[in-house]
Formats: sequence, C-alpha cells, structure tokens
Amino acid sequence: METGPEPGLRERKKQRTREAIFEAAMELFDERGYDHVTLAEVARAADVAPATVFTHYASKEDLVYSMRHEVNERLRTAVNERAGQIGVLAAVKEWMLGMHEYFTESPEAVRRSRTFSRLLNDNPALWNRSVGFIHERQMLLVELLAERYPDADPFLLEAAAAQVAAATQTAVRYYQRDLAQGMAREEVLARAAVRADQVFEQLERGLGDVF
Amino acid sequence: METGPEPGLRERKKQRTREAIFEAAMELFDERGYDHVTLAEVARAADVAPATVFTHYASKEDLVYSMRHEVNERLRTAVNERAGQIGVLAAVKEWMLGMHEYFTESPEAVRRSRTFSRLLNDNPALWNRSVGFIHERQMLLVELLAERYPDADPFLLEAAAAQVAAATQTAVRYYQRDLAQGMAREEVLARAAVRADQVFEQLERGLGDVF
DNA sequence: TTCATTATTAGAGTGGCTCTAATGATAGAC
DNA sequence: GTCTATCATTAGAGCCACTCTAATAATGAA
Repeated sequence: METGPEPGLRERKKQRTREAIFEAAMELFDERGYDHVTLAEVARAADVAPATVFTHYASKEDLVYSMRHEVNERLRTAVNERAGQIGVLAAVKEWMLGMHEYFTESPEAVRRSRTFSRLLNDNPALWNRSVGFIHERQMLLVELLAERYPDADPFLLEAAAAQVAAATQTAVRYYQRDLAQGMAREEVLARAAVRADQVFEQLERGLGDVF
Repeated sequence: METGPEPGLRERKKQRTREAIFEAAMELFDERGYDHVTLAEVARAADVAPATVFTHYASKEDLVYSMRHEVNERLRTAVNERAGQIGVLAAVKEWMLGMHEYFTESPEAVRRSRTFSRLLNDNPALWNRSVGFIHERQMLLVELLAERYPDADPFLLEAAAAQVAAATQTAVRYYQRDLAQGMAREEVLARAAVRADQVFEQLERGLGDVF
C-alpha cells in the first residue's frame, strides 16, 4: 500500500525475522497440527530465541491469525474508496469477494490459504478463537458506518455492524471449508459469489420474510 | 425446570462444592479483578484442591461464564414452548426479555448480575472471550431454526442464526452496561425493552432501508 | 570513531491446565 | 451391618504459553 522512504537495513532484518517465524510456524502447524507444536519448537525452527517470537506476535494464536490486520485494512480502504458511489453494505460485499480472489491469486497464495483453512477446519478450538476476532472487524464496521451515517442511532448502528460481521464470517467459513477440501479455485470463487449474493440480500431485506 | 428423583447425598455435596467454588471466585474477582486472582487462590478460598476446580469448570473463564449453559437451555425451552404459536424470532425476543427479568428478579440476583456485568465492563480481554461463546448460541439457533424450517437453505439458515446471535449479543451488552453503572432495575428493563423492539425490527426488516 | 537506539537474547519465573495414582466417602447389594 | 463398586476429591509432578529483567550486539546518526 503505502511505500514509505526505503526502510533501513534494521527494519528489513526485522521483517525477515518476522517472516521466518511465520513460515516456520505454518510449516510445523501444517505438519503436526497446532496443538502439537510448542512455541519453543517454532522458535528453534525459525532460529530465534523463544522470547523473540513474542516481540513479533502477541500470542500463539496471533501467529495463525496475523493476516487479519491486513484484511481489516483492506476493508477500511474498500469502503472509503467507494464512498459516495455505493453504500457501505455493497462495498463490504465487494471487499469480501476481493479478499476471496486475493487469497487465491497465485499458487503460493492458494497453498497458504489452504493450509490456513485446513488448520481451522481441523481444530475446532482454534476455529472458535476466530470468533473472538470478529469483534475487531465489528468495531471497524461501527467506525465505518458511523462516518457514513453520523445521524444513525448508535445502538442500531452497532447492532447492524454485528449482523454484517457475523454474516460475512459465516460466508467466509463456507469459503474456507471449500478451500480446505481442495476444491478448484474457480469453483471456490463461483460458490463464494453465489453465497455473497444470497447473504447480502438477506442482510438488506431482513429475516422477516423467511423465518 | 426438571426435578429428577431427589439427588442423593453425594450429588448434593458435589453441587455444594461447585457453588462454593463459584461464590469464592466471584467474590475474589469482584474484590481484586479477574486478572489479579489465581486459580490457586480461588481453590484456597473455596477450601478445595486446585485440581478440584477443574472437575467443575473447564477453565478460569468458564467460571465467569458458567451461567451461559442455563441461559442457552432457557432459549431452547422458550422457542420450543411457543412452537406453532409464534415465529422463532419472536420467541427469541421473548426469551431475551425474560432473561433480563430473570437476572434482576431478586436483590440477590441483581447483586450477582451487577458483579458479572462490572467484571466484563472492567476487563476488555474478558469481554472479548464472551464473543467466543456467541458461537455456542449461534449453533443452538441453527438447531432450533432447522427444526422449524427444515427446507431452508443451510447456509442462509446459518447466516440468519449468526445475525440473530450477534444482534442479541449487542443488546445484551447494552443491558449489561446499564446494569454495571448501577441504573435502577425498572429503568434498565424499560430501556432493554425498547432496544429489543428496535433490534428485532431491524432483524426482520433488514438493513437495506437505512444503511 | 562515538554514542544512542533497538532488535535480540538468556534466564528465571508465573500461572493455567493436565495427568496419574492414591484416598476416602457414598450407594447399593446382600 | 458388611462388603464392594463407584466416584468426588486430592497430592504432586509436569507442560507450556507468556512475562520480565538485565545483558548483548548490531544498526544508524553525528
């Protein structure tokens, strides 16, 4: 996104360390499962001290979910870029489909995404942690909605954000399940598009018609 | 609810132990804050071995959130009892208001609920854990909706459940904030009723009109 | 070269949680 | 009342995520 003034050697080394830890962790998690890998092992594989892991990642889970920061930033950008053109809901939908593409845009990306998805699908406890992170996205949505609709009732705005976050998360989970099962990229994206249409129509029109 | 055939002495003692642990924990948490109480201290205060705590509660958090099992059971009952009379959404709304009353039905209940609410409001990390438990309620809602609407698309049904769970959780959070601040019971319930109307209308009619 | 900054490190410690093998109280059969 | 099976509870050892503190060493700026 933003290309600051050439990061120095120190910063580049730091980034390399961070990535080395991430790569080592994902490989080990993929091989033996999240629960059967200790942080000490990750550190050893990445050739750093155990304490160093915590200077880059707040926790073991954070290692798995580290990409969520970028994902959320992209949500913010997607909504702001389209301000004045389309509604927030439509922008969120675009962002979601864009992320699905992004996660499969190269063979390398596909590999990583499959690993990530398989990790979550194999480990319910780990998946449950992801629910906790929905809250971060929900708060971001509150912020984005509040900017666009400053006169809305704060409670209803927060409730709306919660619904959008929950619904998109459900769609993402189905997407990840398809991905984890090894479905072809085109198929995965096609299904995701259909579900996106369905779930955003549900969000816009409400549950009253059906339930 | 269900009064089985007189629990024996052993079962009664077990219950007493369980409650002693809970009471001790809540008192210590209230006094010094969740983070500044160790499980060993809880065990000591309850006069049991540390390991015993884990035979009754799966984790330290579970100690705080233990009532959710009963809350969820009441949701199931509320929906099933009104089957054929009102829709699932309306039943969920009734349940929510009923729970608000239940949590303030006696001075003792009010005291406990305030402690609980204050605990969550004072500790963001602890509050965030509650988000993880939404998922349990969501799965229960999926089950309840699926019974009532067996022909619905599973994905849309799950998305709907996610929205309902998220929206009610938001309402509950506002309720707890009021409670934690020491607002009078009548006022708390009145506000909760207004918000319940608002949020369920939003769920039924969708976000399209406003956002 | 000199000095401040800071990423990394070792090492010691805290505390949640698990596991195993006892212990002791209760329940039911006789 | 006695015997036996069940099971809640226990001590104790141990694992591991995570924290803190005080060094170390590499980088960046003067």
